[in-house]
Amino acid sequence: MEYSCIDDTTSTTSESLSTSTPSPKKTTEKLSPPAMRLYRMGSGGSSVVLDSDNGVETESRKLPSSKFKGVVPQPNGRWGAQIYEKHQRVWLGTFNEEEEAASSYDIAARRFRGRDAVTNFKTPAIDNDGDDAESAFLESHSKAEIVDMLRKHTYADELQQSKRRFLDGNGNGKRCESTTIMTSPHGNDGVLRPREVLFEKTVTPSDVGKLNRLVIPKQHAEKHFPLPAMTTATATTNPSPTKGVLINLEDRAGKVWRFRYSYWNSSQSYVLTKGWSRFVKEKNLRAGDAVCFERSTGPDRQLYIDWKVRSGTELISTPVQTVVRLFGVNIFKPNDVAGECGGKKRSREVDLFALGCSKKQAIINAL
DNA sequence: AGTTGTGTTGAT
DNA sequence: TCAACACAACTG
Repeated sequence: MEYSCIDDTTSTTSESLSTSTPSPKKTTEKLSPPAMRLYRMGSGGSSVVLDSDNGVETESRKLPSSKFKGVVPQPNGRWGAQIYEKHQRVWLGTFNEEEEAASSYDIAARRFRGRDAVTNFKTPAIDNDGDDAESAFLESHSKAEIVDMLRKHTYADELQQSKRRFLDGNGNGKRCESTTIMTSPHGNDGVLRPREVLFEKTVTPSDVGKLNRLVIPKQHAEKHFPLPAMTTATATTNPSPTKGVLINLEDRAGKVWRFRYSYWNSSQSYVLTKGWSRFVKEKNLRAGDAVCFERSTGPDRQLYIDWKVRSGTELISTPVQTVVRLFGVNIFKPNDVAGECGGKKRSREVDLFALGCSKKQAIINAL
């Protein structure tokens, strides 16, 4: 595969992926456990709560707390799951059922903190042969992978498949071990891997504006980043109207950027959406600058992203920041000519970059 | 326009 | 570490 192809991480999509979950019907679809008699209506910061005992409507701006650890209410009546590590929150996704969120937390807790982690529900029993299949499964995947599965609601499936593969493998005498370790093969060795330039795009004002997306020129998109063919009916008319995939690209500093890549029917264009605005912000991309897509010529086929700043009529690749690690802290000298009001902001962000980037990215990298 | 999940902060 | 709250970023 040319690029890491991971399905959507948003729960709305995940529902459609999971085998049987019905699509979320706002907030009134179900009456949860008897203990939870209030259900939320509407969305936004404040909400109306219906007391089902007497039908009296009361204004409340408070979201209902969850009785489960790691579970937080969402404004639309769904539930989020999160776990903390290294003073950072790791988001585990959103769920229709509070219990589902709670058990997602449990899974993450076991992966992050071991089998003895405090959880909402009891830890599954150890197999009769003494082998704990689920623990093995958890251990054979990175934290990031487990989090991905939780967010995509595919954990149960993957666990099941893994068990099946394990059994098959044993039957054939070959051990089926850890699946893809989500490697970012930029071994921080400073070695520049051989790579080819796929294409370069000079970014437009809208590429760096409020739309939070980068349009990938069609010819390049179809040549280098073909979206998986769609499975349902309308496949004839549209190039590839999928929900999109997540692609990982590494920048010259070795930082891995994850973008959603999809096809927008409305504009008939291929776009990078989620994650793109962060890239624009961190690199301080301006209209006229260029982004360059590259790929390793080695077997890993790692994708890379690079950027060039427009200087007059020329595009210049800014030198890699010299980062010096001193007492465990990255020190470095900003190399930009920010100019006007953007200047101050930019150097602040560059500092963040030097220190290990945006908080979220720091989490992902730490996993 | 509706929803996710991040930024932030105060508590434990 | 943790959850509450607000709301920017996302989605298509």
